[in-house]
Amino acid sequence: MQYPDPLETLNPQQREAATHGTGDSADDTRPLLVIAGAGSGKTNTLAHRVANLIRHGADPQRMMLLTFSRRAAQEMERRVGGVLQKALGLPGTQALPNLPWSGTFHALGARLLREYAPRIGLDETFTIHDRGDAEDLMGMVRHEIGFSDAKKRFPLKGTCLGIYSRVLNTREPLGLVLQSVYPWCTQWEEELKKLFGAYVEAKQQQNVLDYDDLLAFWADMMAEPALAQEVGARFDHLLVDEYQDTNKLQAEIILGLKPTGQGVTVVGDDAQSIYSFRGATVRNILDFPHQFTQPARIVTLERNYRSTQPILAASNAVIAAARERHAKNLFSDKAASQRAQLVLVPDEAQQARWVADHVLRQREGGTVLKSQAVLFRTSHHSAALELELARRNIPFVKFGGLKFLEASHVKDLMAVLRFAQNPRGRMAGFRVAQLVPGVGAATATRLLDAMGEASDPLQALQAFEPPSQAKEEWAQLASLYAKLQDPELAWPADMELAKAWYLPHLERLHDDAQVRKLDVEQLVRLAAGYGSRERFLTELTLDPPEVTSDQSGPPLRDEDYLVLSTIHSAKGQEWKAVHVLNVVDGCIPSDMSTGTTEELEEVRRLLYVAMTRAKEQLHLLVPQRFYVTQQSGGGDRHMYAGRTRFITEAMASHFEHVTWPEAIQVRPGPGAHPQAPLMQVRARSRAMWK
DNA sequence: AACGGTTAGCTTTTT
DNA sequence: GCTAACCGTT
Repeated sequence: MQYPDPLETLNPQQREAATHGTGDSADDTRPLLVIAGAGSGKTNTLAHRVANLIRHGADPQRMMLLTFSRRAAQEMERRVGGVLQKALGLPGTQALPNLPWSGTFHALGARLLREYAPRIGLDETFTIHDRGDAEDLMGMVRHEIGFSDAKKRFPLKGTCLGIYSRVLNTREPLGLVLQSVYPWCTQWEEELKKLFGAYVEAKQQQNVLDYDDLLAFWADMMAEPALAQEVGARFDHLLVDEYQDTNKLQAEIILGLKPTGQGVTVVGDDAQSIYSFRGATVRNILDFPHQFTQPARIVTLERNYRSTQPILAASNAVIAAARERHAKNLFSDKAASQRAQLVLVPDEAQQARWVADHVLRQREGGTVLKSQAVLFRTSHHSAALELELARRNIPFVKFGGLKFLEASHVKDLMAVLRFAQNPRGRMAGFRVAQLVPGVGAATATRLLDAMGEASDPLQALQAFEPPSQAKEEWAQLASLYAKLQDPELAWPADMELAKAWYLPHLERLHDDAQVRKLDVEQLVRLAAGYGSRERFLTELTLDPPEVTSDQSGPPLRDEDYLVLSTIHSAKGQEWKAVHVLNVVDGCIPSDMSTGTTEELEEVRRLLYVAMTRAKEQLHLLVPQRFYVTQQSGGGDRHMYAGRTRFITEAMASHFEHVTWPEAIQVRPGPGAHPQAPLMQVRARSRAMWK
């Protein structure tokens, strides 16, 4: 061969995974399961497999690549391109085959459902509700059927949606879900059933789908043999990443598309399953080998290329205590003398200082900010650190947690567009109508009813008679909608019109309108990157920008910045130096997740995922005084926490123990409160003048 | 019917 | 600290 075979760079197991069904085993039609330990080159192997299939004649248009996030899909496309380039000796500028069917289950589901809509009884102009819209609709239905009486203490809308979603995604009966996950709601089973019926009714009348529908309707479609066969025949290869975090519906979809398992590859690691709260089940990856008409071939990747041996040893020790798992023995030949550190600090403020200090020291030593990360269990745990970083002018970008799209002014503007796209969608209309001064819930409901009954909803909007004091402003809204319906209107002109209408309302409604205007501008910029209003709305709902930053926008691409991320959002990523905040009982695990052993096991895996992100340095921070948010009745809002239960005395030798500042006492026994350090007082008086 | 102000009850992780 | 339900005023 003229050019170096890219498979040469793979180890034997990786090569086996990359070449299954091509090379030596060309007649092997079995499905493939790749058990890929943390840092075992999973993405690289999958990319080589895709590239190898293409080199053996597979058509990229006929490959479906299901990933966990849009970001993962893009990364995969990039890597596949890289391998192909090397293999074929192409110049970097040559256009590479792209993979049109790569993305999340939800995104590809939306595409297929829109395409097949006429054949499955859907209206193809449906819009998609995000979590917030779905909750609001649930809340509205809940109110309409009279469950919102204060006396009743009926579950809140968010809880109701959570229950509904879980029933759908796990395919378990309501009674069972209530018993096992929402035991305090068991008394409401009948009412919930009624509520969910009404909720489904409302969604269908309004031509909207929620996240769950995207999977459920796809799975239902695959249960119809004729359609399943038709859709399945469009794809020769089906590759699924992060299979340990898929749910029952997703497994049904795979099985429906490819009942023989031929052409199916799934990759995952049961030790990294951390999404059961979303209905994901480890059973998918455990049962995969015998799901199809022929048993799967299993390849296990155990060699770790990411972390040094001491970091891996500590991580292995943590996961070895897990109850049930596919035994894997990860090994690394990256020798190093530095063990993972357990850093004992007095409280969260000091924790923030230690991390900021340490990050800067590392940068002095040549580790740029971008190759360092700070990980935490919940989004708000980084609050103290964010303050400290801002104070010291250390740039950072935060992943996970509250999204840009959840800010009320962004939702307002999105609602304007969504209402124009789908006039039957009541949630959007309800929101938009109430932006007009003098129009409240009652008038908005009257409008939506009128539109719902009319054969031409937009005509009904134009003809609507609002309360007299709202008349003038109403005319402007009506005129905006007339313009938004003009077929001549070329996206993103819609966005400009919507913005022009909305800005005066924004200024009237918010004291901090200036700051919020920046977000509106940001949304306008985003809009320009999409081909049409429908695509903008769909794709932004399914792949929201994942960066949340207190600064007006994300830093420039070539600027250096520190990464802050929830552990969940850190999945699949790696950094040279990793800091994990609040590695204490009460946070990891949180007081809320100490219920069942399954929950506890998942938090253990979460810690494992956090630890295995580190290549060279790992620091677990253990603040002794830990702020507790979920606390009943006005006691002390702090608690004295101990190191997480997942790192036992027996594992202590895997860690270097650091205490900072050096003078503080060791962990107090029960009841013993260490003297509160005076530092806080001083920090406070300093902060007053900053 | 709208809207501002008040109080009571919650509070993870995300497509 | 947030939102959802409630209450009084316009």
